[in-house]
Amino acid sequence: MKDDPDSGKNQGKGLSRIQQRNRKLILDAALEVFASEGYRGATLDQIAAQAGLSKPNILYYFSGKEEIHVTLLNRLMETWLDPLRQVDPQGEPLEELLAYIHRKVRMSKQFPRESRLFANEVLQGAPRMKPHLKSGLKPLFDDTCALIQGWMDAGKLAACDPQHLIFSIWATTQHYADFDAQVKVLTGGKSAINGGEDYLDTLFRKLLTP
Amino acid sequence: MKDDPDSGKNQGKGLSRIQQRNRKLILDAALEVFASEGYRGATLDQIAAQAGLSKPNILYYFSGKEEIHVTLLNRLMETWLDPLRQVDPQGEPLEELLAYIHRKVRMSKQFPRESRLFANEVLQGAPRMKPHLKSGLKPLFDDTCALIQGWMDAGKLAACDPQHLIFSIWATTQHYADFDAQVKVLTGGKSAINGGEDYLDTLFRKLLTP
DNA sequence: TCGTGACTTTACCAAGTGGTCAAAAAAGAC
DNA sequence: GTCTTTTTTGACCACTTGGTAAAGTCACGA
Repeated sequence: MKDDPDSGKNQGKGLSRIQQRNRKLILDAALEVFASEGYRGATLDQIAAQAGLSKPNILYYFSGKEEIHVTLLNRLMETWLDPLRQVDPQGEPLEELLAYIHRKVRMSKQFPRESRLFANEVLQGAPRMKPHLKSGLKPLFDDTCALIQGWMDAGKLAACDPQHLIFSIWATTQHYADFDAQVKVLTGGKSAINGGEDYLDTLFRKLLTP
Repeated sequence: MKDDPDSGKNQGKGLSRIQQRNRKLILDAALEVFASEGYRGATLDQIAAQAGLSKPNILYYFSGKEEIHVTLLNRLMETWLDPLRQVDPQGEPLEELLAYIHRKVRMSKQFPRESRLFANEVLQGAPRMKPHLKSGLKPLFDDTCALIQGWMDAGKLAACDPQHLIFSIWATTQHYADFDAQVKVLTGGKSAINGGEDYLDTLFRKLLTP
């Protein structure tokens, strides 16, 4: 009789083994498909095939396409903000920022699908993520800009616009995940991201060294 | 009897006034829709509505969704390569590259939809554009890398990896078009691209000044 | 082992999709 | 004006899409 996986004796986070496994399968498949096709372009059939489950079975675990997407986006937001949160106001300014850049590069390498999911969402005008951006990212962004500005005012960093600095860090680091298809064509398929890490260190070190 | 717009007394490029107007309407509408929804996400109905024409009328001018997309991509490739082609091997190295960066920034401002169309295509693995990338972009990319390497070897520019240099120029300049939704949220809707132009000039000037 | 609830599948919609076709309506040419 | 060609439209089609209903199968505790 119970056909809602959230009810029964396992409530809240206490999912059965099968539920844990299948929700993971579905979200992983959906990440793949949404990241490469965008929200509208992705189909439940693709996700089902990728997950190795039937379409109605997918809809047993999630109420619909939208809910899967939203779930992915919510998870993503946390993963995405994390490297920025780790910037330590007490640390050595230049090294903190360069460490942040290295974290971002490594995230691009380790989570390219997440990066592309995010890129797809923002490209389309961030219809489902704009509230998250305003409530989650914006405050952190503002704080970090103020922190960097403080460091610059104190002469610990060369002066430049903190907002554009952060934009350029995001742009350059995520480029290796988001434009991977182009990077592969132009570099002959070698994993370019390693050379990229050194290059970006030089680029931002030269910019920021007082 | 003639129902092929390419036949009749107007052949080749000699399109009637109506044909010119409507093909332009359609391509402009399609650019808008493809850029924000991706290929699969875009529908002929959306394009038709955006163009102010009926769906069968769209298919009178183009044989199908695919042909519209391919036409846009072909046009795009030319627009896209142009700023890079203008780099003058005889010019002053630093100023040539900075001028290139300024052209790219201005293109992001002037043709954001084209930038997003390109981003969408590459994000999805460049399924329709990979041949173009290999035949059109790759040779130009290689030549430019060699040119820059030559400049560096001659001591006209500080040394760095030319491939990653170009990637970082593309990433930072196109970011303002592709991630506009995010940039707007974080800067409070001000047109951030103007400040971006100055910032990027500083960034790459510091990197490349010998 | 058997019953109960958790899980899965088969069969099925209704709406939306890219695309066709023949007929109607405009444009031109004379 | 009238005759021909170009352009536009309304009706339609086959297929895909997100989603549902109900019947089936499985796992596990009593």
